[in-house]
Amino acid sequence: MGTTQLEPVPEPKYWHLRTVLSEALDSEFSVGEILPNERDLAARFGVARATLRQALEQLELEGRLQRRRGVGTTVAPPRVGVAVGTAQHTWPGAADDAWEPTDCELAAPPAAVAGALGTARDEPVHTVRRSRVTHGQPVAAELLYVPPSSVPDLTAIDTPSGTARARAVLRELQRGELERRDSAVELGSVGAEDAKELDRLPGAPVLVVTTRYLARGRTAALSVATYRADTCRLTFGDSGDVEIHHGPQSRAS
Amino acid sequence: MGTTQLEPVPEPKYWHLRTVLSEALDSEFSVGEILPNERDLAARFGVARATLRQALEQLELEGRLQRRRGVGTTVAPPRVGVAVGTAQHTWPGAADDAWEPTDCELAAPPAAVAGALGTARDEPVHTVRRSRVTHGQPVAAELLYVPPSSVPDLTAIDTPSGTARARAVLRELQRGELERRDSAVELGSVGAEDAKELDRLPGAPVLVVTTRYLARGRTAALSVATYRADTCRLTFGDSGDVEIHHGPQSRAS
DNA sequence: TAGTGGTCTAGACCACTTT
DNA sequence: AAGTGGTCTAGACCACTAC
Repeated sequence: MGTTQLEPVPEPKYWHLRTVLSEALDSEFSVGEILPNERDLAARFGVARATLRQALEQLELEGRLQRRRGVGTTVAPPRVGVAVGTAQHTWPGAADDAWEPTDCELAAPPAAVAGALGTARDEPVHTVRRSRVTHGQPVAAELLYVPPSSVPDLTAIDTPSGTARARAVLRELQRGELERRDSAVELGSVGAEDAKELDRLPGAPVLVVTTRYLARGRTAALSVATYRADTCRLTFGDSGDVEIHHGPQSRAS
Repeated sequence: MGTTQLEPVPEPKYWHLRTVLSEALDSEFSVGEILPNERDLAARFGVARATLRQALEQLELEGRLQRRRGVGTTVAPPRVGVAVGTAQHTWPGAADDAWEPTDCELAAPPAAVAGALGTARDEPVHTVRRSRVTHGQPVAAELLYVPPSSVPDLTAIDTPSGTARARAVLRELQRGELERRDSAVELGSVGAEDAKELDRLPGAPVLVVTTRYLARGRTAALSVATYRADTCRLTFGDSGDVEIHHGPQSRAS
């Protein structure tokens, strides 16, 4: 990364800088390596620190960099492929489940969730909180809404709220013979609570996966899962992994 | 009493501002309405314009706002659900296809694509460019890589490169009886060319959908599609639509 | 031409981690 | 204490759109 000057180009400085840095990452850095600090980098390229940061933000968004306050900026490993597949029997609570239930409570869900579940607006539902860990790193946080009618045989309140009750709800839900599910993915930003769990700052980009589980034609449960967008690649296929794409697309010349 | 840390840190201004604006959008604005300009808004809230812009960026990322240079900031409509489903027979070129082929050329693909296709590094493949339009607005741009071996009966170069050839490649590809496909979704930023096509500025966030089409156990084609992250919600289910989620998640209390 | 959002600067201070 | 990235400021100018 010996380049010291940016030749004048019609494109924005931060975008050109992004490209230059991206190429430097490919050729001169390896995964985990620490970059020079922002003040030095900005000086080296002759731009203000804010401009340099704009370029770094792009690269972080693309999963190329990882920035940690008080530590520094490192070259990120390739994104982890996390299966959100449709065909496998990965119903909530299944044996090969990658999710770890952490909590459960009975509470009225947000209005939008109640609408999708078909429950009354203030009818309480089981709200199971789960977290997903891959390679020792938290990658997703989920809220799973289960109407009591979907788990009719759930033993009463003798099980305390908390992890134990979460497992009980999942166990009963799985007895209900779920038939199908459909999901949607969209971009979001992480809220304060999830941010802590995912070890990110508030506002960090996340992929929000909303999944509706169907049983006997009814919506048996609804899940809203937020995945770290910087480290995750969501795979939907029946089979293996696709690992393509690196940075912004460019037209084949 | 000693120092307590019940309020350890004040929320960042831009984050608080985001929340305030978000609530204002819910209660005081309707879709399409124009917000006051950034300088006025910043003055009204007593912050620098850059801070105000940080809040607006968050809201735009969440699909709540739409900003257009020279025009203003407007309240965005709910995101469009675009089907990227796995079960339907939406192979490239199918009748109900939402894609419009725009161009085609024979060129060596990027190294990563060649690797996934199993072609030699500099072996040229058919590169079909398509665009997807919904409600009159462009939502996605795609590059579809088709090795010549997947379309053996394609008539020679008598068809000119361009739209006509693109259609020819798709037609032949569909004769190959595609069996399966698997996809991956990740966050990316739009490159200069796609930015123009999607009517966004370079660096705007996109959802990159990489799809591998399989036929007779081989990878018959590979598609890299970039969807506007601000306006799109990708639906993967077999059936209907799920419309949940609004803004960052908050723990159910 | 006037008004909008987009880019850029040169600072300052804060929160956090490591030494 | 030193060093890092995160936040914030108060300006300036540019690119684009509409009138």
